[in-house]
Amino acid sequence: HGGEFRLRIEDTDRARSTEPAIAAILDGLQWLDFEWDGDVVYQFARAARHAEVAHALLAAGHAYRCYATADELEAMRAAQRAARQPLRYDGRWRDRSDWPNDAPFVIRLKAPQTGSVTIADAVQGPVTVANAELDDMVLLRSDGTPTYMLAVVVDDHDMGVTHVIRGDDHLNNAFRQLALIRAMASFEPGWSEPAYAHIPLIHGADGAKLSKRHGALGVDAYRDEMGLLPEAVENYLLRLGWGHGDDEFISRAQAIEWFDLSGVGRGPARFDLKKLESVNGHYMRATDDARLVTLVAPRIETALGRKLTDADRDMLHRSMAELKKRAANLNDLATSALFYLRTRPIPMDDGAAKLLASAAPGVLAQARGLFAGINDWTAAGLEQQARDLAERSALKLGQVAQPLRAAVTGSAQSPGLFDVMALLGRDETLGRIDDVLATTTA
RNA sequence: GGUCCCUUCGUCUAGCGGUCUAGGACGUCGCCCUUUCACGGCGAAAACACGGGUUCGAUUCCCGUAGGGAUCACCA
Repeated sequence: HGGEFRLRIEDTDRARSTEPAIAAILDGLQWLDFEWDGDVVYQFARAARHAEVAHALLAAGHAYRCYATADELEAMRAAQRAARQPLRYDGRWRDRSDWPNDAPFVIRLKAPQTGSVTIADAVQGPVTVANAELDDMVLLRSDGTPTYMLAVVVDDHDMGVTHVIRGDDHLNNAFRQLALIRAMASFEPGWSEPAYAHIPLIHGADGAKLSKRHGALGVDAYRDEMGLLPEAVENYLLRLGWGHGDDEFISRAQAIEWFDLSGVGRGPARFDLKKLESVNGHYMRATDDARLVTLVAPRIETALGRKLTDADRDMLHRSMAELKKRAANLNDLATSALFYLRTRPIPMDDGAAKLLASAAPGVLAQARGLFAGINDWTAAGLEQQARDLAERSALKLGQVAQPLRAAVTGSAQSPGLFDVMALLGRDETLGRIDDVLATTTA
C-alpha cells in the first residue's frame, strides 16, 4: 500500500527489555528481510513526553488523581469477585478533589461512563463495547512513569501512525486507547483515530495458545536450531490465517500484490511444524547451490570439527543438486553431506553395518577389482561394471549396489551411488572399499 | 464469571445463496519411477459443530446451543 513501516521498541518495562532481548528482535526482523523505515524509536526515552500528555489531560479535566493503594484495590477486587461482579476500578477518586498533599497517587483517565464505542476493525469487522464495561485506566504510575496504554497512544500520535496492526490480544485495549485519543482530541487539534486491524494469535499443534512456556520460540530458533530458510518461514506465516485461492508458494512480490487485511481470518490458526518443514523443503530445492553451500558450511564445520577447504566447498557444491532434494532443512542437509568430506576410514552407521553383514560373499572384493580396472571413471561407466557383475553373479543390482553404498557412504541411504563414486573419485572410492574389506577379513 | 471474537478434512485453507457428488496443500495410506533414501508422477481415505429459522434453494444470511479463543494490573 506504499506506506511506511516504523519500528518502535516498547521498552518501558526495564526488567524485560534487556539489551539481548532487543537485539534479538532487530536481528529476527532483519533475517526475515522485514526492513523498517527510519530510525528505531525507543519508547522509554520518551517518558517525559508521555508524562506531559498525562498532565495536560489532568489540567483539562480529562484525568484525575487516584490515591487508592495497591492493598485497597486488591480488597476492592476481592469484594467484586465475591459478589460475582466484573472486576474493574470503581472510580472512587474520580470526582474527589480532597487530595492529600504527601501521599503517592496515580493519574487515571476520566473515561466516558455511558454510551458505547465501535471500532471498524479491518480484520474483525465492527466491534462495539459499552463504555460502562471500561474502567478508568492508569495513565501515569505513582513513580511518575507512563503506562503502556498512555505510551502507545502518545507515540502513535507523535510518529504519525495511521494503521495499527497487531495481535487480537490487543483488541480490548483499542477501546480504551480510543477513549484516550478522544480525550486529547477534545482540547488539542491533530489527534486523529488510527485504523485498527487485530490479527488472531497463533496456537500450538495442540490448540493451546503459543506462549513462552508453551512452544513459542524466538526467530533465532527457526534459523539456528531448526535450520530454516527465511523465505520459507515468511511464506508459511503468510499462509497462516490467510489464503489466496489454491496458491501455496507465494513470493514476496506476489504477497505484496495480493495481500489484504480483509482476507485475514478471525480465528486462531494452529502452528504445524510438518507443513513448515515441507514448505522449507520446497524452498531448499529452489535455492541455488552456491547459497546452500554458504548456509550449510558452518554446520558442517561444527560437525567435522574443522574448517572447510576450497576443495571441500567445491565437493559440496557439486553434490548439492542431489543433496538438496533430500533435505527439509539445513541440519538434515549438513548431516547428509558429511560423508563426502570425511577422511578415511569413514564411520559406518547401523544401516550400513547391517548391509555389509548380510552382503553376498565376495561382491565387494569383486566390484573393487572391476572398478580398479576401469578406464573412464564416470557414473555411467561404474554403473555398467556393477550391472555386469550383478548379471554374472545372478544378483540383483541392489545386492551389488547396497553393500557398495554402505562402504562408500557409511550409510544405507544416499544420493545415486554411481554419481557419488564419480564425485568422490577413483582413489577415495577404492580406498573406502579397501577399508571395509580390511576390517571384514581381519 | 463479565465483555468481545471465532467455528469447512487431523492441520493450514478455497468457498463470499444455486457452478459443492465441497477444491488445493501438509500429514496418512496405496501405486508408479528406482541400486537405497529422497525428488517427481498417479490415486485413496478424510470436513461444512449441532438445532432452529429466512429463502424456490443454504457451506454461504439470522437466532440459539455446544465448543474454542481473547481480555478483565501502577505488564506490555
